[in-house]
Amino acid sequence: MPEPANKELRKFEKSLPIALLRAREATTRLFKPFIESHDLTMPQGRVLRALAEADALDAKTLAERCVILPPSLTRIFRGLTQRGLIAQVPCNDARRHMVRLTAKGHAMFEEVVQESEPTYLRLAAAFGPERLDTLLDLLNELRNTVQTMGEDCEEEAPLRKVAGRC
Amino acid sequence: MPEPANKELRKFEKSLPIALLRAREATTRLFKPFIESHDLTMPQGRVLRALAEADALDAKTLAERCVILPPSLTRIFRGLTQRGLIAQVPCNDARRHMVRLTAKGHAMFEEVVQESEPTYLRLAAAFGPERLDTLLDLLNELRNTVQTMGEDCEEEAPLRKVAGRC
DNA sequence: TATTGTTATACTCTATAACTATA
DNA sequence: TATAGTTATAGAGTATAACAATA
Repeated sequence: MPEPANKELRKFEKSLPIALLRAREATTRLFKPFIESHDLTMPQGRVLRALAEADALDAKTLAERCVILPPSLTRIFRGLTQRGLIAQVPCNDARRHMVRLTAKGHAMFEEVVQESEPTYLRLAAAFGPERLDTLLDLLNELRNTVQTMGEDCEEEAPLRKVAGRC
Repeated sequence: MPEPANKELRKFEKSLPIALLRAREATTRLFKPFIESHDLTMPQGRVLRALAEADALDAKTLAERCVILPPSLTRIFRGLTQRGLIAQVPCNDARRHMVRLTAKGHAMFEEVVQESEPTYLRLAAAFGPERLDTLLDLLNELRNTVQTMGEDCEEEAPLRKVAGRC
């Protein structure tokens, strides 16, 4: 395991928010070019992915899944609709803005996936496919844990010293 | 392990950039109040932490460690200096802007740590201290892997299908 | 009355390029 | 000539509140 040169940096790396930020920064740097080459922003790319893996979704669900605030999502809807990548779907509840990918949107997303797949496989090979899978599970479970904490925050959990630090 | 309700969401969660983003969003939501209650932004908080765990650092090192671009860092220096939280340190190389925490800066950072520590311990207890440590290691190693990939990108690695996806 | 989404607004971060000063 | 940092500037994200339409 590659230990950082100095203890001070090692301590810094034990900060969870910072470790998440830095890992995300590196990963984004790797994959962003594949999104931007299609004149998409990263949030737009997340919306396309979410829709590609669903049928149709409403704004609230997309906002939650893609971590985009409603005002930003409104702008993103406008942009993607103008480019013919998404289209509104009629909904029983007229308050809901429900959208789906158009054929053009599906095609563009598939292009992004195919172009970026080699890089993803290279990363997986270098990092270790099993470790990557472990990391994905831990990330999703961390999120679930935080969300659960928000709900029952009266409960007293037994505390102990841990290596990490906010 | 809590499986998501539908297969479509499960697939969405296998996207590494999105999993990183969502985990970071949840973690940030948990700890941000402790930073903001001291009228600090998250980037400012990262700078304080980096300086608290070092002696003095120059702008370039801080920019890299805290994932802040130089122009933002210039503004952050200005703000933190005006508030008396950091101070410039003379340096042999007159091009370098080197700073350290003042006593006031140290005191404020310690306040943040002490106030947020219970929440961090609660999270560690809920998530599992060992798993949290594993997650931190994986995040830092992922970043190293990506950085190494950037260097020797001619090398052909053996590819295989993996569970995750960009 | 509560919920969904849009609009308006202010602020910050992101990103790039051009510039200055120093090595 | 190369490096460190600042300035300038445009664009996008972040966040809140106020509003409209619907349930």
